[in-house]
Amino acid sequence: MKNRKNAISPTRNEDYPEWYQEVIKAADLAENSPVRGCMVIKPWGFSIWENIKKELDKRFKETGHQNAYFPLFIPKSFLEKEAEHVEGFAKECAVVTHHRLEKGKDGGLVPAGELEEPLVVRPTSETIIGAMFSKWVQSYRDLPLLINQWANIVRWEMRTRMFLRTTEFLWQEGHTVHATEKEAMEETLKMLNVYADFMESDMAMPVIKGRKTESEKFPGADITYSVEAMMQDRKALQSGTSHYLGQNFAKASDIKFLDRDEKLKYAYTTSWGVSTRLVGGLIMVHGDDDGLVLPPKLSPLHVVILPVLPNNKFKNKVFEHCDRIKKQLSKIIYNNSPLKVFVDKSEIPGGRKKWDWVKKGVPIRIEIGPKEIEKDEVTVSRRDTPAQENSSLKTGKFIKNAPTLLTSIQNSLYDNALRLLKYNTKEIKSKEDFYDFFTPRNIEKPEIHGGFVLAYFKEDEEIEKKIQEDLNVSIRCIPLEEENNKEEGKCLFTGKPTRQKVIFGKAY
RNA sequence: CGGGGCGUAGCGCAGCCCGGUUAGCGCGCCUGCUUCGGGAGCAGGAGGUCGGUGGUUCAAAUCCACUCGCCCCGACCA
Repeated sequence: MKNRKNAISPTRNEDYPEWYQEVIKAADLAENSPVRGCMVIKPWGFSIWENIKKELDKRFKETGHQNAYFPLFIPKSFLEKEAEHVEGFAKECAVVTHHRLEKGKDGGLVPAGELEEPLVVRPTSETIIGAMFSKWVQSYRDLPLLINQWANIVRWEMRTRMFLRTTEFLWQEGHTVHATEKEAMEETLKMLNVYADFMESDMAMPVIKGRKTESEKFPGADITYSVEAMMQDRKALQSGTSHYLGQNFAKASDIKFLDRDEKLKYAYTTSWGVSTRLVGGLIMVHGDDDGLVLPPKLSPLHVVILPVLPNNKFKNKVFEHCDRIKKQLSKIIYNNSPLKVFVDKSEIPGGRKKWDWVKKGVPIRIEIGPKEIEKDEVTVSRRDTPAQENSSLKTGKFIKNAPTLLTSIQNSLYDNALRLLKYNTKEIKSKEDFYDFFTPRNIEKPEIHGGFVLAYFKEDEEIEKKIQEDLNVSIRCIPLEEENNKEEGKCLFTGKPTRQKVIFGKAY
């Protein structure tokens, strides 16, 4: 415990999954609940989600979408309407069959009042929203219909991991209806870009935009696009998806409109979503061996002020000074709103107090004690440099430059993440190199290895299955960037000519 | 759901193989004193139906059976 070099044990290199769990605990983001597979998101974790929500919501509104809310329960028959959709979700649905509890023989409560038709707790809302949309859409004048909902959903997962995959999770689902295929496609790609822009500029998380293969796409979609990010263990995190649903759900839910040409037509729909999984992404992209590292644009706090009290008689003086600085900082605008500042006056030893905030990932810590007051300085530490490092700045200068400092932290986080992605993305041309790349040297206790492979690949479900079995590697996406690149190459497995380059990787 | 690991104080663990006094240790928590640019030191203290149920036994944290939960890997998925 003494002489400990870093706050989180094990380190990322020692045991990445365990490190992830420990960061969540150390930063007090969330904890497991009495309900299997469900987590409790604690205030620090939830305020990160609130910030994500706020930024995305702004972008959704800017692109013309409106929020609405649809029921948690979906009649079972609704889910049955779209064949592929049923097949995709049937295995993981929570089903409500009763609406009352009665006293049982042994004093416990037993379900009673069986429902005529079971209700499914939404695993996603295409079907119930579709049912409403079919009423709302009558004419081409009603289109496009651009709706979003912020909600919780339930998918009964076998194996759960906090933030990355829990039985219940929070998300946002956009659902839109369009008159033409072209408009629906544009919407699908527009929202994919909104996600990518948010992730890069606010989360400081570079992503690869791409199209999913047949085997990876959303049940019921014609085309699924996703944004894929690389975590520090070099595994891929599908961070958001945007689906072009064609007329599949319009037909299933009877969404028809009378067009200008007086003909009754099925509409084209899209859906797109991101979830609390993004918080997991944030942890795994930026976290270090001292805990969470938050990008300033999404951090619940920008600056935490740590009063230093060498002696209790300085207490009032130091606290007052800290409050004054907080007040001044709070007038400074960063990212279109006032800086969020907190003075930690809690009665815990100074060293521990500092480490608590390091673990929580606050971008800037400043220490203020009698010495700083006398010299009109502050001692500044930034979270993207080692916890021991700090520098002294004149108070006025620090306050004035705080937004610049935050921008610099935001940028350095992005740069580091981009370097990770670039450095661990390899172009590979042969099957042998491919297998070598994805095989750890230590099979017993695999070290962090692999990454993304960019290679020519001719779509083939058999081969996809094989590499999934052999290496646990799948096709993350077909990058949009590469789609325009019309140079022909040879498939790395079959040697067949193809113009399609794909990204392979292990995935969360 | 398959394979592996683990459930003993809030957290991390020892004890279990070879059953036997009041079940320990570190961190945290509470109180006091001392410290005070620091993940404090000393002293005292609170806190456990040893995951649960049943069995074997004079005696079970320890042996047996069943069960529940958690973590990792796999299948599946945002």
